Amino acid sequence: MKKGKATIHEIAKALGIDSSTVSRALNNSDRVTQKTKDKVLAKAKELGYQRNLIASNLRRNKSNTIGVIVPRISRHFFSSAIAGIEEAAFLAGYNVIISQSMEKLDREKSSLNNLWSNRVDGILISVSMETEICDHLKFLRDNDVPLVFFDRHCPDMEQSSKVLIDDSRASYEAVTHLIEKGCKKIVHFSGPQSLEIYKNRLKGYRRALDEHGIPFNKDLVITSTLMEVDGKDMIKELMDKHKDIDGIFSANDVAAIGAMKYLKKQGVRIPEDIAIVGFSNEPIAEAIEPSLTTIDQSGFELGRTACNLLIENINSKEKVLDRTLILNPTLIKRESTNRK
Amino acid sequence: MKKGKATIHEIAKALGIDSSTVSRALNNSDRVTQKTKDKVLAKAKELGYQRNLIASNLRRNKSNTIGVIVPRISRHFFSSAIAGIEEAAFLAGYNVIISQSMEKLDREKSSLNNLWSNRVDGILISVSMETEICDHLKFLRDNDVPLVFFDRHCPDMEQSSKVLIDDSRASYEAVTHLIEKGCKKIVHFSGPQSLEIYKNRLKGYRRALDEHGIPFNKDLVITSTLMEVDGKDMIKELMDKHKDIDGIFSANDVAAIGAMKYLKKQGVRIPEDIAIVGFSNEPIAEAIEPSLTTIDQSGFELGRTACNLLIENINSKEKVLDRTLILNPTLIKRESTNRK
DNA sequence: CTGTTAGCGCGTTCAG
DNA sequence: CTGAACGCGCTAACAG
Repeated sequence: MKKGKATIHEIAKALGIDSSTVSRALNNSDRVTQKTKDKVLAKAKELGYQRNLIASNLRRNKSNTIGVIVPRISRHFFSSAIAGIEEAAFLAGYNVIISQSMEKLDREKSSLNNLWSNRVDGILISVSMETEICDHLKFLRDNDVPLVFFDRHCPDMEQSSKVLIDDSRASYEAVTHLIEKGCKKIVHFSGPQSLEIYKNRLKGYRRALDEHGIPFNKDLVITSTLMEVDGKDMIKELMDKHKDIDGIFSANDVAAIGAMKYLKKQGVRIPEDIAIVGFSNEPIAEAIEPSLTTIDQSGFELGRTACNLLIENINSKEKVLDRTLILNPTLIKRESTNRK
Repeated sequence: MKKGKATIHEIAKALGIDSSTVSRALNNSDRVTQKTKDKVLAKAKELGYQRNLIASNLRRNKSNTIGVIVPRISRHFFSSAIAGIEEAAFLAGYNVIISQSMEKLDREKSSLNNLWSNRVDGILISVSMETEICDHLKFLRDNDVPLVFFDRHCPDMEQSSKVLIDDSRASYEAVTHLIEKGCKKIVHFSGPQSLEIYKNRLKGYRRALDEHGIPFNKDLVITSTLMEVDGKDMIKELMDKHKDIDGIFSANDVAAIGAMKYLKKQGVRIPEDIAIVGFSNEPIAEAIEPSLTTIDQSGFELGRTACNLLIENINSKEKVLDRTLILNPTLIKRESTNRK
């Protein structure tokens, strides 16, 4: 057998027809007899022919590939998002090339160059923590490469398509949930205010308090990097000063868990004495006892939505490159137990 | 600015030289003056030239891309593996195309066709649960596409390269760990015996008992699908029959957690009364109190190793396509507390 | 409906 | 050291 490199020419020769006819037959063009198509298809199968997409792509000037850049693929949120992207891309017949910036701007740039070298049809990106100015993304527009941000975007980039999560609203709902459960004194574990997500989560917290007539007390908001140990330290400090805390709204789950473990050791009942809600980044919360209510950010949905938006951008002739979609995370209430 | 499509011809024209010289300069050929190279590089940068890898690949008949097929990208073990693959590929200058089989044989086949159409230079695969016969992989060999299995392989495929985890040994070490902690009556939560991993885990369990003079008792081994509820049910049933159980070796972490939660509710102290060791699939164990010892399967290392092996296969002229590497998972002992 | 021609952008001859 | 010419495999355009 020939070294597996069956081309349209070989099947053309074997059939005594021209390679362009073979090409048309293979592409199911309506300008070829059904009979010819059948012959071609049979021969193709016989020879083990498989289209060389590289050549096809070169000719069509289209790669049928979507490039994705995420900070880290191993983070659960992003791997779920990629799963969603994969799903949408698969259904639309696109391939996906994934690269990681490892939270570095340099690597983000080189990934971008690489994707462009591969002539991807569009790019999905969640920028790195180092990315503040997005000049390195501008050239995509000059080259007509559609771009869609997901989750983390660039505020300094006017007219960009993006799919984001409504952190503010989710936070509002989470805190409202606590209030409805009967909480009066709710603390907030917040993250670095340089990141918009944390700003928005704080915003939602304040709005929920406002609308339910609970005065905002800045002493009840502590900012940290939200590690597990932070959660422990924060709640420890707060409990010393304020005896009557009965709710925690944490900007992530890790800190919430840290606090929860500490509280349990102190004999505090969750959620009877203190109820906790946290944004969920990793699927760890599910392994915890059902006292923790979490906000599921559903990376999968985000990825799927972003990818579909991108594909729409790719296919549309008119450039509508500044659409923004906002997804609502869902509050997962694990405990129906009413509080004291 | 021209529509971003700077080619070697344009920079050749701008410089009054031939495109082949430009090509050589760009590829840093030693048959071009340094002076010319400098000029070319400068012009390339000026014009925002970026090599068209599609054309390059077509010409070189090499895609510089590695194809990866996993059952599901959203499973932590696989996303870590992919992170490792990415890392190794990045360092070696390869791209990665990822596709998911969603545990379906059909989808695995179509992914494979797609990767081959894209003329990937090599393929890494962890087969789906439906994949028992690997005929659909054989054609890769005819076409000289190197293939490396990782984690899940095809026993019916002679002469295949693979990177596996030594489940038997890890299990042996885990059970030995329990025995050394003083456990006398250790139960084993096992999984479907159609999968080799579970067979091997059981094997390691038996060997550890044997070597420490503990008689094997088949009543202490229960097979299930290892969901959380299974863990609960199994330990419940076992505790009713055997009062003196003091150790659990679970083939995964989820079932271990199920058992642990149940036991704690019953007032059993972990690990003082009953010590538990479980294989870790998701990073959930870390969120649990430190009473659970886990076996880290390190998908990252597995992916890195597999990718490096594949790249070696791609680059080596002589086909050494039947190398098997076995990695040892590491036992993570979270609790130094000695037992009663 | 089918054949002919002419590239896509690049890398590799083979001559100078 | 450099230029000219060719072709990778496929498809779009134009003929017939």
